[in-house]
Amino acid sequence: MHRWSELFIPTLREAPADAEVASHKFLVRSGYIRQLMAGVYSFLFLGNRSFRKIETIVREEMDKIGQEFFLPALHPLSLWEASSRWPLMGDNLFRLKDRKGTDLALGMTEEEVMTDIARKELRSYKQLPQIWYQIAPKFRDEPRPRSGLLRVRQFMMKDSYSFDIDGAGLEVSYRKHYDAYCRIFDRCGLKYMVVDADSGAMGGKESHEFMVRTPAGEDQIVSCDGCNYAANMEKAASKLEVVEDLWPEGDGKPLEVHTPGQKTIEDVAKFLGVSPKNKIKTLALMADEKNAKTGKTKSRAIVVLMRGDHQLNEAKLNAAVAVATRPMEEPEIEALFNSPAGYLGPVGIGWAKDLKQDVDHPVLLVDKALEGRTNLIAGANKKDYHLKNLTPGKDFQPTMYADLRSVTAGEACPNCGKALRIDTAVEIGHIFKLGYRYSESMGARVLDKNGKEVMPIMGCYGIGIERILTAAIEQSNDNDGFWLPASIAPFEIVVTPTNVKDETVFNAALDVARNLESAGFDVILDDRDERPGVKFKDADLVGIPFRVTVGKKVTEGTVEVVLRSTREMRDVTITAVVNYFQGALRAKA
RNA sequence: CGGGGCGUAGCGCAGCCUGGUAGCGCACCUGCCUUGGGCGCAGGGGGUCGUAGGUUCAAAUCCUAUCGCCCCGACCA
Repeated sequence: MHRWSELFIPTLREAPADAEVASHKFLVRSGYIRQLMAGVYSFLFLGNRSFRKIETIVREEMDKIGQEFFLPALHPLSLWEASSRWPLMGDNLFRLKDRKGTDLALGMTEEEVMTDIARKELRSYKQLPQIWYQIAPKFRDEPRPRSGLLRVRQFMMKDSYSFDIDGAGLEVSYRKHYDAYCRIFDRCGLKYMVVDADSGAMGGKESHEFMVRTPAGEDQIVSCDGCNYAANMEKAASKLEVVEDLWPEGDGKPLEVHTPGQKTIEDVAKFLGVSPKNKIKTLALMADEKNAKTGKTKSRAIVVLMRGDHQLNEAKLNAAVAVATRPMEEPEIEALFNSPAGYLGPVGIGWAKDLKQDVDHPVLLVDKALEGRTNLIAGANKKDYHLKNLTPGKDFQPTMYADLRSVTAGEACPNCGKALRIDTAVEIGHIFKLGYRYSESMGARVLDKNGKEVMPIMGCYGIGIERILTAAIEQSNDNDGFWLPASIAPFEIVVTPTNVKDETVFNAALDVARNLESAGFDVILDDRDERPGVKFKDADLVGIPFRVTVGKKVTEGTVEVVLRSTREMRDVTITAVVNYFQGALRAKA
């Protein structure tokens, strides 16, 4: 029996000043965690209890589809240098040296180690499929840890890796994970959604993210209440309404118009009496690429054209050009356009014909929303002038068209046409179809039925354990604290005698707690010699979903059961308490 | 890495501008009191003022450097 008076549960009346989001404030106030340094936290008693319960759920569900391993956090740096991902991970990888001076790294993900095992051990299609997983610490030297446990430098991740003989097999492994993840998050009591995602630095094709909507999150997700469409911003699309193009003016050729002092899209549109939808927004960017051999940095201009009222999505841009970009500086703008900012446009510049082949010319990327449009208006590359009658493909030649636009809330769902919504969310899980990337680069091969050497196809799958706890708190809190689903709460029930010096009351509380415990419930008895208010406040704070208050009514044989989430309160006879919780807690589990 | 903010007792803060005794609330300890929502009274313990250097008779306070933490951005399976 856990007695509060004997435990270390350092609750605080006030949150630390540097905590901003609810989960961070409450995790500290409730004595779950304490900070050691930026992005690194210690878990105390209550926090660890909740953490272990989450891990147990993850482990139980993963054991149904795979096998648990335990891989080292300490890696030889050479493993990472061998990987083609090394440049991508960069400074996020923690590095250190051993006494002999050998370079080591702390593991931030384990594709390389898992694939290393696979290439050494897997020989035959008969050994496939395999799903290997672990629940282990990961280390990432984040440039900016934040929001308590939301983005940290050391965290616990369930990561798994599948090896299959072919795409159909991968499909099965992927689906198994998808289903297992749903079971895990369901059991953890999270309201989550699954979104189409970009595979980013992981490589590979298909990918889904498991997201929980909360303003504390760092990701933007687009979803539709009318159907099940959901995607993250990097991937989201929408149906655009048809825009009426302008009529050509004059002979239909590019026509210079005087627009003195009119620099912004809004200004120019108003000045010329047209909609921003008929304007071209010209974004001047630079990509700095370091040559691996010479170490020299070469810059290449990347100019992006968007519809006047549209916003560039940088993730889509990155995906399109595969390099990082930055805004051009004033001299660079002058050098390329021969014009001050505010009057930039695509006409009169020799654009690259191909992104990869034609590296000596600047790149002109045009958003798909402008494809097929006519008689648009853009800057004339001349101070105080714009050009009318511009038609892409005719008056200027794009290097390529690409989807570069950020979806905005209210646009039409690509599936059903209803208005899309955009929410911030936190990512709790992510699954990827990796394909052959690691099998190929690291040389994993097995023999197929015909004795032919083939590469196993891989998938990788991750769940952030801290984030399950964080998301659960973010979705269930009020001014006084938070409440966790019973499955992941440090205790299911707190038994609170209002006065421990009153023997009748205290003994009744002890009995109730013992009975609940022997019936299999996870109970803590708040036997502290404190005033009831203090104990109620603490009980409200620390995330326990049920409270049994044992007070004066014991003389009538009843106690109160309080549901933390709604504060709904009901009298239950002492003899019926166990029975009550068997209904309330075990029935749905 | 760019921009901003903050480091004074476990937590929240004042004091700094205008240099001279380090202070408040909560928490903690002792006693009394109280016992259904952080109760009351009395007494008490605890701080190299992030660190280093400088200016000064004298530095929490002024100057310089540095470290740390937080927020916005960049970045981020």
